[in-house]
Amino acid sequence: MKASQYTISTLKETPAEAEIASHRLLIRAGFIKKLASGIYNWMPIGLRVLRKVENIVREEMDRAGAQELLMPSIQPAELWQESGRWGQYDEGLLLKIRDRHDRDFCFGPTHEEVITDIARSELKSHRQLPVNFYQIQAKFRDETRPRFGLLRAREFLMKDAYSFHTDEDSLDETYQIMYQAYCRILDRLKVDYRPVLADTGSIGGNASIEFQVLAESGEDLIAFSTESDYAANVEMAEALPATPSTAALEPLTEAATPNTKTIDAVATLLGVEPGNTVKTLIVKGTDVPLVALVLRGDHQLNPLKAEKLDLVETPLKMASDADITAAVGAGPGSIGPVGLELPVIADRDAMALRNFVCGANRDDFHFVNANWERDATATAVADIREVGLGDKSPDGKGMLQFKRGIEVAQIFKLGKKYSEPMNAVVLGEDGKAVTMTMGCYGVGVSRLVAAIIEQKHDERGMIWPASIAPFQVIVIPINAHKSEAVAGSSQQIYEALLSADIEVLLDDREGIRPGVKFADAELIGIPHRIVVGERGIEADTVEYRCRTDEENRDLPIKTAAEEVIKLIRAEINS
RNA sequence: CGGGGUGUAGCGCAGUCUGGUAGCGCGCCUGCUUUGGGAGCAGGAUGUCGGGGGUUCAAAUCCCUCCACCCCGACCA
Repeated sequence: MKASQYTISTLKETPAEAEIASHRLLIRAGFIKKLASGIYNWMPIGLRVLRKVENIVREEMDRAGAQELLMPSIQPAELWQESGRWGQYDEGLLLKIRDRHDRDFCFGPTHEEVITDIARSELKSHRQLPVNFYQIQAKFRDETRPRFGLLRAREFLMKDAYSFHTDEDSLDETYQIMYQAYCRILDRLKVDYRPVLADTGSIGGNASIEFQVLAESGEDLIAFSTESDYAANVEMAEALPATPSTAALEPLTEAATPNTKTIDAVATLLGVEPGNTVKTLIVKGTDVPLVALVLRGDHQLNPLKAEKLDLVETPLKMASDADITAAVGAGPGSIGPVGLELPVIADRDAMALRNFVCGANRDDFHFVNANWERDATATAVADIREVGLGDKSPDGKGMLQFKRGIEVAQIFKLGKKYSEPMNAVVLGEDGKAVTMTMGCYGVGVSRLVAAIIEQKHDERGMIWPASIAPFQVIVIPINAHKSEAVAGSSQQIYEALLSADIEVLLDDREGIRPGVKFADAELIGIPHRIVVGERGIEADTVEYRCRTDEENRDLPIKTAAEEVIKLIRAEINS
């Protein structure tokens, strides 16, 4: 490819809206161009990278025995009504549209319904199972807040796969194969990632693993053990219960705490540790209007854990100040479990306390030396807090530590969540109908491109692994218009690389100064650079340099023009 | 969806408070000089000042309204 014939639109300045490295670099390098909030054009050079990632994913899916198909991006409402997700799928993430006959459709955010419809009409016998179908396609999710460029786009490219089985064992097998396939994909992309235990979210099902690319800019927090290979999304990590206090019970007293609402303020005023106070959060309930959640003062609520409790409404909603005052007689900041006439769900660690401080359900007053049983009762005890630094690993080995990650893929065991309501059955060996068991497996292909950049860039630009670089080599002639030797030699090298089947970009743009070409090559992240200039042309040498994230490998080398191709070949194959 | 903010040339911004008919840097075009790390000089093009309505002799500027986009909070590949 010749740069003069290729639309390269790099920017010197950073667009104002780009907050994080991948977004900035994608725009500056001219890989993507925003059309609307969370909706992007892929420009020629960017598309080359996207397609390469896509192809690696495709190769690994094929290797894993999955079959590629392509489903429509527009889906009829009826299917979603059948599965029960119409009007329920994450409140508005679903982009609904209407056709000329006023029939309801949506732009597919995921394809469980459609694939299940295919499966129930195509698959009739257990002999056809297991099967695994996949597609690579644009998805649309009407995110309330698109952010960070490709990391949280509304339209994005996704590989989604769905497998069908007669039983759990068969599902387990495919689930493992897909797990391995995902590891292979991420290994080939040379990213630092971790598979972690995950919540199943709105997709549903009973087991799930997320693949997290480690990056400071990641939106997810992952908990690791210092000793074992335990790793989980924090929202999934169990908080091991603290040992119950055995202190002697002190008499309950009431203390005036005017204008003291926060745990820190109360603890300071009363001279106690925040860890010896409890906080009481009022949330909406299912059977009853309001439910109280009681946590140790220094702990944070994990909403996901709370939502799993039958009494608590999903999604979790905090009660309004007015509701609280009406029900309790005091405002938030002065609530406590003592004498509270609401169902009380206490965190296990809050239950382990003795002689704790809590709100007195009277504005500007707190109790000191409150105790469970004697002063307050819990309707239920559960793990509802978020794990934090200093917690033990849930598997009992080592302590928890935390890292940020970008979720680039997730695998689920769906079970019969879709096959049952949609009646997807096959005939089993005994001639009786069996409802199929399903798995589903997603990779955020476009997100992956951004996640790789987050992990692999420097102040000059992107640093691509060879497997997905837009070009392997860039040939930069210096002042070719002044020297026929330079022009001729660079053209020769370019053609030699072409015929060696190496993807090469010849930067033959005229009137562009060398510094600009160097800066562009680095911004775009081309791994190998050959500079042809008058400096070496007499001796028939060129400058070769490679761009990698390994140190001490990017020093320029002077070498004979014929040698450089061998050198690059060796690099690419290593 | 709640809270905050911004819309002025392809990009980044000033001008808005205090109305007087639009500017700077980068980029782009032309020419000359330059040419191994984002060149210099000279000349030039480019705007429905987000849209609509209003006030006024006069609106980028004041008022009303709609829209888009960005940032902070709850979701996901």
